[in-house]
Amino acid sequence: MILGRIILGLLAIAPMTGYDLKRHFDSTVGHFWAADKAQIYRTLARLVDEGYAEVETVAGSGAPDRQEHRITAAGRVALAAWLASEPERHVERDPFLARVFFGADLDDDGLRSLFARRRAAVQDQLARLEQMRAETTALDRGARLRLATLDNGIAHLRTELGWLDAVEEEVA
Amino acid sequence: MILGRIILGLLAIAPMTGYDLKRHFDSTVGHFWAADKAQIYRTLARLVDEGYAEVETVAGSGAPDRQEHRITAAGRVALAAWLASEPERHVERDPFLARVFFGADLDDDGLRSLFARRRAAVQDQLARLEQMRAETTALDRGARLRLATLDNGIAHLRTELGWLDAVEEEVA
DNA sequence: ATCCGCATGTAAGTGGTTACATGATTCG
DNA sequence: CGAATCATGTAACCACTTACATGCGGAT
Repeated sequence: MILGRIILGLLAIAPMTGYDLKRHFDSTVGHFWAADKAQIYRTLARLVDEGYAEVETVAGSGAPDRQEHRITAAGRVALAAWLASEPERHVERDPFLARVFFGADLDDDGLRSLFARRRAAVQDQLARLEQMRAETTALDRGARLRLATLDNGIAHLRTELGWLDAVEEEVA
Repeated sequence: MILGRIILGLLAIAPMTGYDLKRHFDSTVGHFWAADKAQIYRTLARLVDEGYAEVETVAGSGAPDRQEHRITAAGRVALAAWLASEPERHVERDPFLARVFFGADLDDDGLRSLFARRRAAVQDQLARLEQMRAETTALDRGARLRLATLDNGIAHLRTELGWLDAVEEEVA
């Protein structure tokens, strides 16, 4: 449902293939919504069924034909309706914090390595988002809002690093 | 899988019924792992199947009999193995940020109300976590680590409020 | 030659949500 | 008298992941 609406939102920017969409989910929108390609192809098919998107087969210069999906008028209506609807509540599911919660059952080395891996993963992701930010120049309202979601990710990653500093010091 | 391990971790603290577990998922561990009761009962049954937990029926003083689940020796081994295993990576899925990303398709009032609702939800959750924190006195390693997960939640909620301040000002 | 990027999808399985269904006790 | 809490679960559905399967063209 939400995935379908995000795909509609992306198709409203430009017509795309499932493959194109996958690249967006791995870069631009990936820091707040992850999606698998199997899921993208399935959802795309459903959007066509519902009349929210149409397909145009473009002969591929080399490789398979591109199945270009474009949003329909009905799709734009559905997208607008979703944006104006009651927001879904966000359910947290963080396996790292689950491990920390039961961390007393782990020896000192195990605990240290748990925190170290997390720190590495967070730094990695932070570097990627900061690079994306550096490559962006915000102009209109839409671009500023998209940039704001990036800043949200960056702010939370920095908070996570600060928290790790405090916890690692306390545990040591 | 992760849910099963979290349940084992909770059963390692004390034997519990599905109902008891549900209460924990709505309070202590809820800020990093949400779980539905249908899912809890199903997972509990699977843990018994796998030999990681055993059931004892306790006659209920009023109301239905309690199905008390307790962790077995094999269950403790499985829990320890999970804690020492390669950490899963956390996949983000935040519907609020998805709405912000496409927020340009929304009018000013819609956007304002989107941020206002988010702020209210975050403040609400922050108040609950801060109260939980005030009620806790950390002593041993286990308690300190459990408290650290709470502090993680609190830190991120405060970051979210700060981000909201900045974005709302920019949009206004 | 071999690997990477482009591009498509299916099948099977796991994980998570919503709705249905029941019934006693306790508190206001 | 009615609502909330305790306590159990099932059935159906929806969302997501992993593994399988294919094949061209261009770069190293």
